[in-house]
Amino acid sequence: MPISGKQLKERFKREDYEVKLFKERGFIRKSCSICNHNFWTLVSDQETCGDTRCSGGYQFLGKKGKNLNFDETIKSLTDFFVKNGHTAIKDYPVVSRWRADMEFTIASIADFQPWVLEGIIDPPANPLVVPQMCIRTGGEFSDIDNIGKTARHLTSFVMFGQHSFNSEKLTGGYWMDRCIELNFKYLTEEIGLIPEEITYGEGIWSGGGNFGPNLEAFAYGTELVNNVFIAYGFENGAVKKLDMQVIDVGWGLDRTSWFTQGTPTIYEAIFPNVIEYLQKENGYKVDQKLLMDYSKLSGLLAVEEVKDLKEERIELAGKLGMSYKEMLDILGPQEAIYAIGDHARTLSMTIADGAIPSNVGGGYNLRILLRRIIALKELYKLQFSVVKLFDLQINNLSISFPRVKEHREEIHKIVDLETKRYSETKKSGRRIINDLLQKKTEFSFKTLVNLYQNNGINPLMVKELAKEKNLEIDVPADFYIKLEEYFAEQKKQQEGIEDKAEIQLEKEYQTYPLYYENVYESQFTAEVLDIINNQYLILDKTMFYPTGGGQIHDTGTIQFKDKKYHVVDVMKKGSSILHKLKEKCDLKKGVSITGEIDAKRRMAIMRHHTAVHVVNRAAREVLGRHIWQAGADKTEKKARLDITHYQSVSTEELQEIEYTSNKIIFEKREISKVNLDRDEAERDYGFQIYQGGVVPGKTLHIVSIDEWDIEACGGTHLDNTSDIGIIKLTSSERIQDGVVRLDILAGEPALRYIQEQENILKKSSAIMSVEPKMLPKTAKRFFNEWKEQKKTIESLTKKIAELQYSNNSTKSEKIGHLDVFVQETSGGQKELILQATQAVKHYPNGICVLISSDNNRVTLIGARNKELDFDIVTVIKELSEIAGGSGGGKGELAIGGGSSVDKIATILIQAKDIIRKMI
RNA sequence: GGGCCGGUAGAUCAGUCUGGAAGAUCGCUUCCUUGGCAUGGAAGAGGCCGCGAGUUCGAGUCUCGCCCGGUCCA
Repeated sequence: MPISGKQLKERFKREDYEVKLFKERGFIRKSCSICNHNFWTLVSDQETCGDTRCSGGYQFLGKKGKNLNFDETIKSLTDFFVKNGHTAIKDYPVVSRWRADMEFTIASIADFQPWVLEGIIDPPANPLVVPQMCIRTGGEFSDIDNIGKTARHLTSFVMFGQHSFNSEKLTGGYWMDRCIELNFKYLTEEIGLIPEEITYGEGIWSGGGNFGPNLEAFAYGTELVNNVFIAYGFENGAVKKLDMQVIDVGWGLDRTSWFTQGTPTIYEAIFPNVIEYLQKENGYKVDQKLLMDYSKLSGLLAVEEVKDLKEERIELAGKLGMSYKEMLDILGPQEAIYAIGDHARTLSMTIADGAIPSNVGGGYNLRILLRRIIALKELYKLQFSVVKLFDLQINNLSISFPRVKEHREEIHKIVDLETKRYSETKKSGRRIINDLLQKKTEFSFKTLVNLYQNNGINPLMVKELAKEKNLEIDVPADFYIKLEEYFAEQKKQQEGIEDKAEIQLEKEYQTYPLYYENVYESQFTAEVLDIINNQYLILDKTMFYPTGGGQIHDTGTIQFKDKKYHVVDVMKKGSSILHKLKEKCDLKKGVSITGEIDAKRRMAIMRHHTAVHVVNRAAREVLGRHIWQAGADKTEKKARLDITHYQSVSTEELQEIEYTSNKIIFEKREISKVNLDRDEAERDYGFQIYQGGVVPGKTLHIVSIDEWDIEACGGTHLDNTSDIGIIKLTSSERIQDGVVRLDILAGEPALRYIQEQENILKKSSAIMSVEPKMLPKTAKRFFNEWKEQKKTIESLTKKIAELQYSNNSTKSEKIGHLDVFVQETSGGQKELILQATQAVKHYPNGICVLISSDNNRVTLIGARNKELDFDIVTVIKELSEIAGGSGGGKGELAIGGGSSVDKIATILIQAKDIIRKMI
């Protein structure tokens, strides 16, 4: 930020805030006696600004106003703004697929970033309103742990966006005067506040490098809505008025609904039936008066400033006239009920829009939410059906967001699966801790970190489980702080990634893409616009597809008169397409060339690309509606498709997807390709067009396979699915939790693959002299026989060794008091060990040195009788050195060897010598 | 996206640091004890130590790659 908060504050003066309404109505500008912020009011002796803390908490609780429930509030706001010249647009998904920089939609304005705000495309309407469901599961806004404790925080909420866009070419927009006028009108006429009850607080909003004034409307100790006017940005460090000035009013719809109902918390306002259900199942009832007092005070909790609310809550308990522990006992279950309701709502919404709980990205936040539901349920021993809980929230959401109920089945499936996973984790956690407790009663920080990081067992769980065993475990109070330091240390050691050197263009050219016109054409003529470094050619039009959208570039030739150049790479820079040539070239600007792409390669790439579209939908058919494309890669030889899925894909499912895909080929479905404006495309086909991820630009190339798949895709595609020929799915792999990769072959490579598989089968069956279809049975038989024989050999070896060395069938030699066996024999290490140990078994003074060899190596084994005091290990070590290797062992058994096979005779002699010396 | 941990008998896990005969408990089979059952006793079966390379005379153990599962952080 090139400008400080203080400088910003000085920048905006009275005239920047004094809108028409203030003048007309006679609002007075005052400074808050508590926080010093400026505010506008109609009440001359009002001293404070109206913010919750300056007003001493929520004053609207218990005050029934318009009494609008969640859905009525959406309707009320929508109707009002439509009546006042706004267009109501459909809300966007909560999984923000049109944006690369965030996973969840976190504000209504996010719907229009970056394309609309950058002026690249027009807004769908102007002005407009949109009831945008937003997700905030982490970060500065709401620590998940505090949900349910503050009366007002939610992980998902509707930001009812009221937006007006102002730029030179746009019409219909309005600015501050009209905005505050509407605002005031809604609050007074629709919500029923009297003008004197409303205060507007001045502020400065800044974000994403932009900033502007804002006016917050307060009443009864709460912020009702923030009116943000994004007017300025920076250019070369200097403040600059934006080309596109935007009104960003985000009505906290849930809070508005709460305000009109005056319920103790926001949760009763938006999902009363869920709370009622949870309370009823548990026969839990909480004193309404106490709850009200508690909520009024909890509005003062400084969640945004401190992460750990404990200190503040202890104070709060004091104000309620009870101890902290009493407060937790009485209100804990209630807080848990609130949190459970909130989490179930967020999970239902996000899963419906295609997110999946996992161990990466936003999915991890979802997993945490689900686990918190279960953990809270257990902590307070709450009785309820998780299925019913989700059903209730799905029903609630479906009134205003009907798509949610269409995903009921997957939501239940995913929740169920995740619940099972969690219980497995906990089960193993319990075992691990119990094992540790057997061994010790003190846990080091490192141990705790390991338990937490690797097994998901937090220190609190350790403490609890220890308690069950009547053990007191000390857990550092600052565990999480220490942990963060530990992480910070680790992070320091990581390195940055270096950027690849890129070609920089001084000037932008327009290369017209011919590759969309007729994808089967391969020859074209074009004019040379520029050549960079004698190697990168820019044409006025081209048939060469540049790498992009997960599709690899074309190759081919460019010919000028008799000279032929090979195109080895094609890339897109803005609207220019660069052809990298293999040879240095001396073409002049303005000359006309003929180009020819490698048609065979292009065809192979198109087959793979179109196949990916076909398979994507097929996967959706087979696996469920939660399937989204999470990435893809298309080349001449193969394609990869990553899809969102909550578990591994089985072989059967993979074959089903393959079968369904090929059916679409047999059905010869037509594929149409058109260019559409982004807003039009979104309106007509919805957000499913963003399967391929973020697609830049105003115009989208829409590829649709007849009644099968529609995507915004910049790649080249066949005209008919039958041109794919054949699709073969070669494997699936879970590349990370929640994402499965499918490997796809299309056309010739698919056929080659199948033939290769057949060859493998034929070769394998030839080895076993059976028909291919008998292979599994035969292989199984062979494997079992091999196992049996291995066992037989082992027991026979043992028997042979026993026979060989019993009854003095093998004679020992006396060296001193020792009975010594030194022999060359045969067999591997295992056999030798058996022989040697048998040899010394019956001789109290027996030692045995055996040697065997194959072409490459010598194996040496030494053994002594268990009772005998003799260092056999040294003997073997020395002998092994002669053999060019080394050896070792423990006590009664020594093993060694080497690679000098020719030294066997020497070793046999040396063995006795060494033993003789050691007596 | 960045880490970390794990994969050994049907199950739960030791063994891996420091390379040298693949272990324990439960379960299973058979037998003994008993009128019968619980129990008790004895014997036994059951292992591609996830897969593939490498280092080594020798790898469950060390190195690298891959597969599978778990977990934490952003």
